[in-house]
Amino acid sequence: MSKNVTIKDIAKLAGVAPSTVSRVVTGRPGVGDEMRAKIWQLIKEHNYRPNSVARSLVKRRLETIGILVPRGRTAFFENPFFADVLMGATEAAAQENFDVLVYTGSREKKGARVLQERKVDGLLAVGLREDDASIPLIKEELTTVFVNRQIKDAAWVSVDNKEGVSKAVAHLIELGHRQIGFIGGPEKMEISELRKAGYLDAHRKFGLAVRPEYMAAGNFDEESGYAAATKILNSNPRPTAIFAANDLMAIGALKAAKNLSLVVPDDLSLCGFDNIHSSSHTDPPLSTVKLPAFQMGQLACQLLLQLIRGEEPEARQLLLPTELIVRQSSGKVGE
Amino acid sequence: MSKNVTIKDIAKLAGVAPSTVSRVVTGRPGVGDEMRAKIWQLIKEHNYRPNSVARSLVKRRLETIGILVPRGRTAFFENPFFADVLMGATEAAAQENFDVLVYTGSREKKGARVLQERKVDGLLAVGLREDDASIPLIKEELTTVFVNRQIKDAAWVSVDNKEGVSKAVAHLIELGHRQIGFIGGPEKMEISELRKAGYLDAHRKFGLAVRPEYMAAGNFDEESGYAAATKILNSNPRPTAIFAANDLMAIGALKAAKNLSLVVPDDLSLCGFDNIHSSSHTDPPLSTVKLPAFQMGQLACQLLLQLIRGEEPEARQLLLPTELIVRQSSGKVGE
DNA sequence: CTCTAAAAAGCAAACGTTTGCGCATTTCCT
DNA sequence: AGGAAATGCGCAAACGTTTGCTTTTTAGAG
Repeated sequence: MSKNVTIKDIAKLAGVAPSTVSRVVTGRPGVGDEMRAKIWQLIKEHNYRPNSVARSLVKRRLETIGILVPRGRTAFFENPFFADVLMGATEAAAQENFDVLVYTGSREKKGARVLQERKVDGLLAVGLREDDASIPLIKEELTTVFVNRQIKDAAWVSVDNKEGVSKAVAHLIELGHRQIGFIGGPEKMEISELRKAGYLDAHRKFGLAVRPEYMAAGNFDEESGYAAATKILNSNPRPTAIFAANDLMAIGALKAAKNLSLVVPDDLSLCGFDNIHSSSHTDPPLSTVKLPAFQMGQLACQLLLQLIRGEEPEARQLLLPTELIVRQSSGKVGE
Repeated sequence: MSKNVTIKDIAKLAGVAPSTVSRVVTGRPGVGDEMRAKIWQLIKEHNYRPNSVARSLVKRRLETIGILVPRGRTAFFENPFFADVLMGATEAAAQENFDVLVYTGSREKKGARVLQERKVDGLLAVGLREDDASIPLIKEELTTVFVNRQIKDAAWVSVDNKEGVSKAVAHLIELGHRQIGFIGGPEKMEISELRKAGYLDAHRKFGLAVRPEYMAAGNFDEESGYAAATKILNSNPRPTAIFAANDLMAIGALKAAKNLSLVVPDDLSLCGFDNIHSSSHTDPPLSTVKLPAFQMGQLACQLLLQLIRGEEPEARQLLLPTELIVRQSSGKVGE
């Protein structure tokens, strides 16, 4: 591997000063047409590519953003959400010639790392737990946009959880269901609260009473969905539909229903949340609520880039709508 | 945001030269104990963090690797493979204080980008199509490790596809099946050939004849699996088992079987490949072959780091074993 | 032709580190 | 006590760009 060709080499070959070469590669004025052409020629010929590090040093701009993603089964692994956000972000970044550095690993460490290294101009923090200790540090030290977390007076793009589940529960009500179970997430998590609020909201809107015995809490995995559904389905009268606060729990509920010899959707309608891949491969395929993950990544990244440039964005906080996806797990009551 | 504190600031405060401060932050010898302590003290106090860009400039080392991932439905979106590889890679990288830059987007562009920018010391290219035009360029310009592609005289870590499907088909044979269908991938793709070879291999090993009418090619998506299975299941005699070259096609085959009122596994055993998330959520859950994706990411990254450092790795090409996962879609013949 | 203004190109100082070399000062050995 | 060896630290040159300022060249007007 021979020494890399630098701007000085090109300058020497062209018989000009490095500054002139710099002006042509960056497309700034102040150099004549023929010289410009000659230099481009030499650049191609010798395959010169500017050293981004040297450039970053003087411009004090890395042209790189970081993305903090959680690690662990529930997060990245079962759910396309993070992958989609990542894709959206890298695409939006590439649009403006920025690159994306991925930080993951145990949550104490990755927060520290990104701060320690100073290799990014800004940060996308996706799905951080609200009690994460690194949040205050990060918020203060780095221009940051949070994804899917609504952190007070920070910049974020999130999704309207409450409206999303409200819409889904309304869908069940409109199918004629009057006894609708609810499998929620762990208490005291913001996201659990919002989704429960959506469930209650839909009931209020339609003038339906909610019954405590129809509500149970899981912890977002399949087993807890199975357990919660089993419990709810033993109520009397048995509900004719169940909404689960995520797909994994809905899948658990589906298994519980089968275990009780209930056929879905004839005996029981089911609806989940997240639109994970598996939801379209269950039998029957699961009705659910889809999050605009890719778009969230895009918008978050665009917002971040604006903040990095010091521009004033139209809004520092974006709440995006969800989309209800009706498949075969939800049907009219009593058919 | 005030000006960042530099090594000179610390030097001035400590009353020493920048070189001395440098020596303490990098832990090199040549500075006395009390001065060392004093400087650490000042560093903490003023929250000094070395500028990685300046450091990279002089050391000619970015401490960053790139990872090229394909984009598109079949790839990242349905399959945890890429996410897992990414995780394994970032973890291994972090171990050695390297970071990971993600390149994605249309395949012509991302290859050009990574070369143009020169922001990485090396590259992990995962799941590139073998006819990708950027392969020769990349291989030549950057130290690269290919993941899941066995490129002649390049460094790679891949998985033993042939042995994997051979193992799975042997599993079906051992369950008593003698008529076993095969749904392959598109012709002329390396991966399709290897998997087909595994199917043939298992037959040879057990002295079973293969029947052309039991074999059909899909293109790795669900619909093509459905079509191929339908075709195969119309053979006479009808096979009692089908192996599909990936899970998505196996899921299609499952639907085709249901459509023909065949019950799995009683009337038909089914086995896939990849172990995507959905495979454990179908009804019945799908037997399949699991790829050590996380480990592949790890090993590939470790190999890459060795190459970057100029060390001689024990092996430049690694072929990892798969794991057969038996679920309920495969059972003894005729029960 | 001359004068002037605009265009083209050069100069040199930054950006924040690392590192080889050299000079004091201390420590050790006999 | 004398010299040698070891230690502690400073100096300054890199690393490869960008950019404000100055100088030179060119072109156009009178």
